[in-house]
Amino acid sequence: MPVPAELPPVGAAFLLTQLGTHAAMKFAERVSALDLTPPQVGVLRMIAGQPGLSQQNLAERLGMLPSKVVAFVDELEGRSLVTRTRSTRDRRVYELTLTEEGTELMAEIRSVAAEHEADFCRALTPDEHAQLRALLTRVAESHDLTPGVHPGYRIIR
Amino acid sequence: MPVPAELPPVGAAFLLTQLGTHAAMKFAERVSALDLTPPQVGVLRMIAGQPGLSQQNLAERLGMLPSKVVAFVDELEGRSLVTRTRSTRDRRVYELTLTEEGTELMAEIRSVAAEHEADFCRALTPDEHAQLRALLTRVAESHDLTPGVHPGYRIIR
DNA sequence: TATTGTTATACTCTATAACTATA
DNA sequence: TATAGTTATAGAGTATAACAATA
Repeated sequence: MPVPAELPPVGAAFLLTQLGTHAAMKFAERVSALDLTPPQVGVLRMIAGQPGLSQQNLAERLGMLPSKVVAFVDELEGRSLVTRTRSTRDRRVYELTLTEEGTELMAEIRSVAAEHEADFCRALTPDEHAQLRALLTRVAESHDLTPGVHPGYRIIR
Repeated sequence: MPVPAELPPVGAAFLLTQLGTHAAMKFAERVSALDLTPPQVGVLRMIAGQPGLSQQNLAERLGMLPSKVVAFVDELEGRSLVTRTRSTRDRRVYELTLTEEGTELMAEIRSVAAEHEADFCRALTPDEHAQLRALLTRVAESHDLTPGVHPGYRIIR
């Protein structure tokens, strides 16, 4: 029986890929308790941060296809979390805003995200946690990542 | 026009998700120069580390569906990177090994992975790079992640 | 009867592009 | 003519379960 060869040492980039996927899966589990998926959370967060933006704007900022935005907004509007309001300036565009219910849900999302953060980094001391955040922020900046936007929404060609 | 509300502070867990996806995309770009996808690299790495393992074993270790393994091995065998050998002990199983060509390709993969690692962490000093790796390793261990196995291969139910 | 590898099928997901209404 | 939003469709990808060979 052949002896297993040694696997190459694991680098930071691979650990990031592995942990990032794991973190995304755990976050998906948590927000599923609110009957939401991570992309829906992304949409709600963007509308919360830029109230009144159009579906085109939303698509562009999240790197989503406009046709996909329609489906998301349909769903969220049907659940009374988001409203479409015809713009008075240009009647082709809808201005998106959170309803009161949507705003309340955003508060719950923030609470869930805080729990997720604390649990995910539970192995670290507060100091180490801050160090990690600082190092990751530097790396993210060096790669020009848009703060708060998951690159998975992006259109890959 | 409404003033944009402030976005909540970005935590380490979200940075990990964001950076992890970005790292995976960059790695995919790099290995595409070798005409490989990241899951194919995962399969090759596993066979390199455990020569002679069966397709069932491979599926189990990578968390892949056995029917998917068939397609991967078909492709890699067709490219003369991997060989299927009937086990003499149990003629139902195939023993998977890398060909000489496959072994050479693995060396190139390791070289590409090293470049990827260096480029991805280029914003950090060697000390910081080591710190980051140490912190990520601790977090990964605290979540019982299998070293070297991407959780994206896993079956989600 | 159980297990390995394989194949076929049904299902989901998603990108593309056609369509409407407004400009 | 160009753009915002919508819808329909075709293509890719994938999980499930049926199947053949061997145990």
